[in-house]
Amino acid sequence: MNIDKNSLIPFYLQIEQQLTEKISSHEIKPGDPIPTEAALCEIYGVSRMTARKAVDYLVRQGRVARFRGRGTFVIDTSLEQKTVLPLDRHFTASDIARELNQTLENRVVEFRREKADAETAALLKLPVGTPVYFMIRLRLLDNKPFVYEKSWMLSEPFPDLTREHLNHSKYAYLEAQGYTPSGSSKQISAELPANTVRQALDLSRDEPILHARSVAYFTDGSPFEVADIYYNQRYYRFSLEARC
Amino acid sequence: MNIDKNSLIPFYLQIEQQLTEKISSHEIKPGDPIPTEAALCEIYGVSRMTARKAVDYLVRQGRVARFRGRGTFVIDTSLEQKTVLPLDRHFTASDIARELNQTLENRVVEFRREKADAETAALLKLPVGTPVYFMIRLRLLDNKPFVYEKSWMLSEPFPDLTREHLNHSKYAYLEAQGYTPSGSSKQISAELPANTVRQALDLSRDEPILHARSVAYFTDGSPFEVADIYYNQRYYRFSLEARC
DNA sequence: GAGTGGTCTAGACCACTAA
DNA sequence: TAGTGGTCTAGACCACTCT
Repeated sequence: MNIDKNSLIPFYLQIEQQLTEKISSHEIKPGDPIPTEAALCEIYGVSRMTARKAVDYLVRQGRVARFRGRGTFVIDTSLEQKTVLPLDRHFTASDIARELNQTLENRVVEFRREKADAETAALLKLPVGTPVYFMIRLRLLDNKPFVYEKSWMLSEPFPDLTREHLNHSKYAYLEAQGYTPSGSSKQISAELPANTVRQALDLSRDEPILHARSVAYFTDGSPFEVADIYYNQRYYRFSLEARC
Repeated sequence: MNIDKNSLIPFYLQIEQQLTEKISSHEIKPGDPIPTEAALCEIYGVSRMTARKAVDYLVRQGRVARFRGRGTFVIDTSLEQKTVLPLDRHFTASDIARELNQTLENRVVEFRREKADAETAALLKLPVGTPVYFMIRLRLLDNKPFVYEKSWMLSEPFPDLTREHLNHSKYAYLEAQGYTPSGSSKQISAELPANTVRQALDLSRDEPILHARSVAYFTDGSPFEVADIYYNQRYYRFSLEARC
């Protein structure tokens, strides 16, 4: 219930630890408020900026949520009912929407041709500077954004790709052209997103999200698309099946 | 090069945006320092706390790294040579270590029996209160921690599990008992870890990490282990294969 | 010694919420 | 209207790095 002002550990960390302890031990229960910032200043004898910094870390860890004018409350994770989406299957527009009985929307944010940079070219096995499609799509289920996707795709055997195709289904277009996507390799990381991504996915400034660097292949193993995919874990969970 | 003090957007966000722009456009190149905090105060006419807060977000986004006494530098991601580990396969001690020609260590942090709580019991299909093993392991490759793992495992057909087994290979022990693990379902999320996890994995206070909630099954489909697995993305990347 | 980032203070004004 | 969190200031002392 007190901090050691001679400790090498910063005040805000000591306060964070004590609040964490009280939350873990259910001394402060899910849904309950933690002490107000003014109260923390009193209790621990620190300034408000220091008290706030302690709470900042709890917010960023997803333990508490702040509400201006109301207070700061312990998050009740048991109440979270999130839809589970598979990371190891491609989201085929119609499939998922039909299964969940929800509307699906693909919002094309950007769509143009550009020349492949070194990294993209290497992944797509093209010479640097080859024209490719560049597109950004925001995908929504029931008007809630679940994926923000920046993608570079071959333009060579697909000269007539349009925004219309992207609004509907990119993979359906490829199939119609006689090319069958078979899968992708993804590298997954946890990141605090840049502001453009954060705003598109309607997230707070403190929510880390899942990011996948994806390289998609046709059935013959040749790569046709490189993408940066950002997954919104506010409304969804993402799953995968692992083997031994 | 200036901020709008009448804007509704906080000063620190405006500054962050401008620095982001300069980094993206390579006006400030990877490896180069961004302006010092004192300089930012001058340039934008703000106090140091405000300037710092702008830089805080860049740090948390992994765009820059601060070094006390030296400065704050744009991170050069192209220099990152990280080992790729598969998320969709179980890390079998010997396999990975052998393949990479690195040493593997399993450090048992905690090991005891406890009674299954409601959630664990449900996932393991046991009555609440059934005794289970609880263990925390830190796993290191070449002395660098790559996984922190909290696990609850059946104790019923395995009465004689010891710390020794955990130091060596948990799955080898199960196999020796005639039970073959076949795979697991995982739910993946991005999180800022709690301090215990952060310290064990030797991470900064601002690095989000990958977290998996895993339920592992035997070949007959019965669950034998629930685990919270935290993946260190400082030295490693994590990959998976997706199908269409 | 000069310059860097890390922490901290004691105020302030504001927007929002609830009684 | 009182209380909450959101932002901001203008200082301060410190540990560390580089020269």
